[in-house]
Amino acid sequence: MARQQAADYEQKREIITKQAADLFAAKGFDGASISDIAAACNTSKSLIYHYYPSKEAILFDVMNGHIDLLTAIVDEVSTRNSPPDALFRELARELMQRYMGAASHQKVLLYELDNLPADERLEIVRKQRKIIAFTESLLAAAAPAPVDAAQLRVRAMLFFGMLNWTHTWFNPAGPVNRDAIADMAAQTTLDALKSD
Amino acid sequence: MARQQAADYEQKREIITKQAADLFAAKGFDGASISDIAAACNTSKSLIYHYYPSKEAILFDVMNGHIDLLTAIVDEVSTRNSPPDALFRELARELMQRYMGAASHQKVLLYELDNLPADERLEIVRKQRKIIAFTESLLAAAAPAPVDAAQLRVRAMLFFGMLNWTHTWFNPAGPVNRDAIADMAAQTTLDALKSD
DNA sequence: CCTACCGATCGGTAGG
DNA sequence: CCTACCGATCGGTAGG
Repeated sequence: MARQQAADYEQKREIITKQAADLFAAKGFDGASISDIAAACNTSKSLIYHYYPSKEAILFDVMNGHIDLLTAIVDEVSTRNSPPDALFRELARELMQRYMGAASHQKVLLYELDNLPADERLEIVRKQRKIIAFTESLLAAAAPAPVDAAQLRVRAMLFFGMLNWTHTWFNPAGPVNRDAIADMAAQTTLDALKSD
Repeated sequence: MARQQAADYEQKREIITKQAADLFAAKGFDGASISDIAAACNTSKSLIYHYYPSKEAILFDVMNGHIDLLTAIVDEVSTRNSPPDALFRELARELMQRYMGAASHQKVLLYELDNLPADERLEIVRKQRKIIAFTESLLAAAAPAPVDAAQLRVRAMLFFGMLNWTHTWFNPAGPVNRDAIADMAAQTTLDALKSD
């Protein structure tokens, strides 16, 4: 039955995407081969090419699936009824939670964008910009006095620097937990706005 | 004359290292080939192997030369007679200046460590740890009250997150200059210590 | 007898 | 879903 096969098809694609995400994160897009991915999936290289037309197409799926989850977080948080500073702290926690829950996807999203064809790269970049724009709007609303756009951009990027760098050092089993890190990054950003 | 040739030798090695840094930063270690490096130097692949025994050896030189400049900054700043909070702000400015002045080297240092053989990787990591340890010691001295080691580590890593992420977004020709970014990263870190 | 350096090619492996 | 392959290019080395 066609429907049965389609369901199986999507399931197998997801296995490939997950294994590819782990390998791209561990060895880089150039360092991880299609053969590596096939081996991780206990299958052949040709089978991979049955599900994906190219190595880049796998990379796009890894990135796009992940950033869609991040934009979904933004959309959901934006519907909540809280003051902007509380929303900003909540956004930081939600993002950190998703970063940790999909560490390989997150690392690939951060570092392998250049390996994507121009049109697909633009699609990802547009979604990234949406997340940044929402972050800036929360910061603008939370600031005690109007902040100019350039200053707002810098504050937002320093905030994302704190969050995006955590994958290099943060240990979930360590003495400071995920939410505490998110709170620290969010609160220092909010406090800084008061002195701008 | 042997001395004359030795001088030329070092000069040519530096050209190779610089071109390699740019290519590794632009295409990644795996994505940039020895042939690419040779072409950028207007020479042959064999010539590259006359100066370096392997691709990894070039990578090590790129990283090691750069981190030696960073540790030199730490050593120099540590001799200055200023209160710890001022020293911390000065360190942030000096590091940002060096990041911008050697952007390719800095990017390679941040992202290509895994491509180094274990012993050479450890040598770089040891120097990184020295920079982090000095940063933490300044923060500890600048804090109004004793801060526990775990909290200090998190503050230091959030600080380096802000600094290390700048290469993805900071525009030197933009409305906010390099020193201002360094000051913002340093001051928010110092202010955060007061509320810990 | 050395160094500096070339054009050509090695054995293997990449994506497809 | 596999084996058998391709054009090209990889990091590295040969003779001179």
